[in-house]
Amino acid sequence: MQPIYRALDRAVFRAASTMKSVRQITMAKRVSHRDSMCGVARPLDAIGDWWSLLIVRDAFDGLRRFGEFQKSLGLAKNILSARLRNLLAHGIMETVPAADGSPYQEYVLTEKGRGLFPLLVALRQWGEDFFFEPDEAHVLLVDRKNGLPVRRLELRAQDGRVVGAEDTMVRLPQASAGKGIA
Amino acid sequence: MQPIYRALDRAVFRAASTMKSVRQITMAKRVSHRDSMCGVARPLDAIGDWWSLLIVRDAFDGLRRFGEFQKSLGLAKNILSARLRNLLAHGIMETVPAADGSPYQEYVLTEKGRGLFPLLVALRQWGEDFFFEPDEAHVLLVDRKNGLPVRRLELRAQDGRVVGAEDTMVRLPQASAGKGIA
DNA sequence: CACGATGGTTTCAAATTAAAACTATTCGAG
DNA sequence: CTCGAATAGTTTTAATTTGAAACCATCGTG
Repeated sequence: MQPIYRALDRAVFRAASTMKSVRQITMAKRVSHRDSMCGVARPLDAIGDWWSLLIVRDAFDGLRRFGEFQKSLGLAKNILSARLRNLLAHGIMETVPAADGSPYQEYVLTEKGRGLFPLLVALRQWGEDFFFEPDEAHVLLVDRKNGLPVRRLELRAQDGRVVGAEDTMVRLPQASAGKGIA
Repeated sequence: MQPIYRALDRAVFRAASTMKSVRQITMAKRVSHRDSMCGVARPLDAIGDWWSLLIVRDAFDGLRRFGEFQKSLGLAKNILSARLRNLLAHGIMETVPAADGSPYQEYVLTEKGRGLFPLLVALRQWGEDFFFEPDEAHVLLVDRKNGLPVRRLELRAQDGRVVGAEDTMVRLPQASAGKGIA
């Protein structure tokens, strides 16, 4: 997933031990690649990996501290450290000085990070559809106001029709057209 | 992301050279883990990684053949092979004997795979919001019927209100409750 | 029947990940 | 003031995964 890295000067690469450093260094060289990346690949690249998405989910659940994330996810501290650094570098999370009186920083979602909510809901709904036995209990996303489950995500056209993949196509930037959802 | 693997008998693990084999072998042992996996982690585990999601996107775009995916994504053939195998194993894609007369099989999305459409749309819309300069051209997902861009995905409560992360919470299976979207 | 196209698998070096050990800071108790 | 526990990381090192290239197999064609 990171052909960019290979293109880097090895010496520079090795000098950069952390994910953050690598990303920062590659940023300049990456631009040309980014330009060629489609609207799906670019966000994926920013998120980083599955762990990051689970961190974001935990953040939506109100977790804020390094230790909370680590306990919740059960991942190695160095990995968590790298992932948080990446999320910070991409502006998906940010650190805030403190909340209670503790001397540590906390990690909270930025607006960009909160923008991932529909993605997580889509993931969850897909999971509910296909990864649980019909009788299997699972957590439910409910309306905080009345406790009722939320509806399914629906994609609607301008005229209000609910549309699926087969009803849509992609239009390339310069008046040319393609099909599908690329 | 795969603490399951570590728990495996190393000999068995090494005997399984391909992603598919590993997954099949782990499946039995994995069950207990799966049960503890939340509705977000479980789907993530099934998809596998970013490449897989890009393969699915390409499949929505109409690509069906090994070579087409490889050319489109530019990934190594062994990796593509492993990812396709994984997608097949998880029932996200399936092989069909042929379409034109060619003697090769084709890879197409199953219903489960097509269920990923909202996820990809969410990813794309997030990308549009935060990864493109305001003036930067990007592909647009449009209604096939009239060429107009589709609306944004919206999560609605039973009463029709559009709700965000802050308006929702998760309800755990057994009448207990938590907050957030876990 | 040689040959190119397609669809993979194997091999092996390089990169990444994970676990554990280690460091550093703060806070509270004695 | 000092010891020790808690928090938040970093470093080290081995195991695992990845990716590029080479290799292999099958089909259709000239």
